[in-house]
Amino acid sequence: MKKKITLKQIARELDVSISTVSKALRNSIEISEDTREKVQAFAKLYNYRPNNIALSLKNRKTKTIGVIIPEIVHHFFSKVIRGIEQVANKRGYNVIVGLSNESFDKEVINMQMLANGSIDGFILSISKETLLQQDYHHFKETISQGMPIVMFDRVVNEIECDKVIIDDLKGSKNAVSKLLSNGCKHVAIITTKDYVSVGKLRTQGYLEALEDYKMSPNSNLILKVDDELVSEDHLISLESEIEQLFLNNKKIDGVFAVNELYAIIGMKVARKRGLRIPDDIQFIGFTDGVLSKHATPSLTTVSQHGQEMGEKAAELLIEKLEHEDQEEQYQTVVIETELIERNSTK
Amino acid sequence: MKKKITLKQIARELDVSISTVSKALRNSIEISEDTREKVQAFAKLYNYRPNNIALSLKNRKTKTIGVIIPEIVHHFFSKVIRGIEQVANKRGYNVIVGLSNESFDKEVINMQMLANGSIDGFILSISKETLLQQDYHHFKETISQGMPIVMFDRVVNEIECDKVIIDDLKGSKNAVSKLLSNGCKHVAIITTKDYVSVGKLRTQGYLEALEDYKMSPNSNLILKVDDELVSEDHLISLESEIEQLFLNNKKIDGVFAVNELYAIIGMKVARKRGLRIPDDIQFIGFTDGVLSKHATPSLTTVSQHGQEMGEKAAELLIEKLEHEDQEEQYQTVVIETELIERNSTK
DNA sequence: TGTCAACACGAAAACGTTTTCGTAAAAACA
DNA sequence: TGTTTTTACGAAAACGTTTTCGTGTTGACA
Repeated sequence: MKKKITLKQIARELDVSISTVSKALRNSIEISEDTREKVQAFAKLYNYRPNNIALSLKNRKTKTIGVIIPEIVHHFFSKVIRGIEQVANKRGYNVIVGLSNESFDKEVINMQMLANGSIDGFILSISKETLLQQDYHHFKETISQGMPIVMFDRVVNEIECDKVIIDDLKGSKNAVSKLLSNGCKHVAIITTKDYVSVGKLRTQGYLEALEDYKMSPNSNLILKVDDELVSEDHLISLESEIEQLFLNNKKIDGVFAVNELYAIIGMKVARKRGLRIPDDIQFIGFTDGVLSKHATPSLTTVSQHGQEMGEKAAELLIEKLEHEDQEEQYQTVVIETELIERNSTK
Repeated sequence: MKKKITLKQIARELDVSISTVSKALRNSIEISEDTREKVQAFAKLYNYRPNNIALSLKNRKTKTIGVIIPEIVHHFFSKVIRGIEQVANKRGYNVIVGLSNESFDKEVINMQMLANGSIDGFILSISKETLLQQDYHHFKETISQGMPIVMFDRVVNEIECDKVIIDDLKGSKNAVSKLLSNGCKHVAIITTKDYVSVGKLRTQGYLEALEDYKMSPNSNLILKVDDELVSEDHLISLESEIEQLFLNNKKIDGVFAVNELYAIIGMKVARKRGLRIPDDIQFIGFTDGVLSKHATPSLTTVSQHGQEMGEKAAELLIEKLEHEDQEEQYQTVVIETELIERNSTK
């Protein structure tokens, strides 16, 4: 087992100073060609690589990006990570992930763990609990310490930083309009409670689409699911809530759901009730994941372009990191959504 | 913007030495209670946290685990990451991820990036390309430099290190036996080419199950899909290959697939041919992801317990990291698979 | 009053780099 | 030969910690 070799060891071995070795390796003209070659050959032989930690300490840069997301077993978030990873690596950065598990405390702890010099900046999406409690002091503190943050998807106005979002309102309005223009007369929405910002916006898009079509909203057609429990029981209660929705509104002929899962479960319930998709009832979901693609029938859905969001977020962050001198100016990038038409709509 | 504060600054401010501050913060009895309180109050006021990088350099430990996986937009791998993250965090470690994208080069580069002091050890699953080329020098080098590696799922005998795997053979044998005991007479398998070790083992399990039931294998019933292209075209060619399988074997009444996707596509093809699931034909997949749970009909599947694999891998690695003195001894942990019965089987 | 512990603190080294500055020796020049 | 300029290298500081060792001051005791 040959341990990692250091400058000091090379220096001792070759009977020169550490400075000389360092300079020789970086091809400084200060060092004679003779010595340079000797040192480089030796370094190559022993597979020398500069110690990253020492470099980080010296440069006060880690070349590492901290990513905090609420959940990783989730198609959208993993796509975002892939996007972040891709541009980060291309630009010489590493990515270190923390999961908040939708918990405020874990979000805070994770950020503290990373903020102490381990990373140069954050990319994150806010946990549901944080959104609910509306306690954003940890973000503010981090930013005030000079560490840049880029938020994506679940963002919040109170914090001033770069943001990457989609136009949730427009995306859902488009989707609902599609249902209406396809002839649906009784369009229901399955959404989340309002404290999830994206849920709220998507609900609003639904309402605006109805208005455009001169239809008045019917509160019976709006199902706001409590999204706090993500466990198995949740699935069951979700299903029965949706059943209730159908029971109360026999004429539903279109459903817009604010995520894949709600849509899939919705289709399941509809099928159980003997409705044919898309002939009797049409469905559109949000977030283009595996479920949408491989459901039967495949689900028409609003794609959020998660990977693109990740790429953009990483670009924004790195840009900020590498031009710290620039005056503070935050941008909010809006990624276009796209309606991917499949077989759950006509 | 108040920048992060250091020991030196506290020392200057309070007019004591750096050593005193350091000791006071760690509650050393060397320092008078007076001074201790003063320093601690000041530190708290300015929200002092020791710089991680400096600690890493000093301790020659980063308390960080490097994870290299082929792909993150993948239910199994994200479950594993979640498992790793969970135990790592609990034990005070961070997790830094690298994606190989199934490419040999990216795997090597990613490992080099991390191996230079950024992390204490690796948890990884080998990329397909590496498996194909059978070039494992980067693993060997890393290990010989004293950096421990734990491999999971896609492992290889040539490398001596801790491993966490499932009993692919047993898992698939069980699954196929289930089909046979359910009365299937013509069980097909949709698997990968043999260079993917898990694919090979699962195929072998299929064969052994047949043998147990005194049935002779029929090479027409074995479809080995070339898994190299994961793109959209792949999906299409996959589907037509499976159609061909059904066309050549009209009597197929059971299908075992080595992953979710193959099973889902298989069901789709079967349905197109007018077969009823599970009455006319039964399906079992491998890997318990979202697709299995929410497909119609829901898919009976062999669960790999990805999260548990991640947890175990992290435990093994941390154990090794924290008892480096121990004599080298590698273990291979086998995680039990579980057949989750749903509606695609009788 | 002189000696010795106990106490409270500081100096310095170490982790592995990079970089600035200083300098001896060699080369160039007058 | 005497002076200046290169050339080629080394010493040391810095990044932020922790820790070992040394030391001045105080109080107790004979």
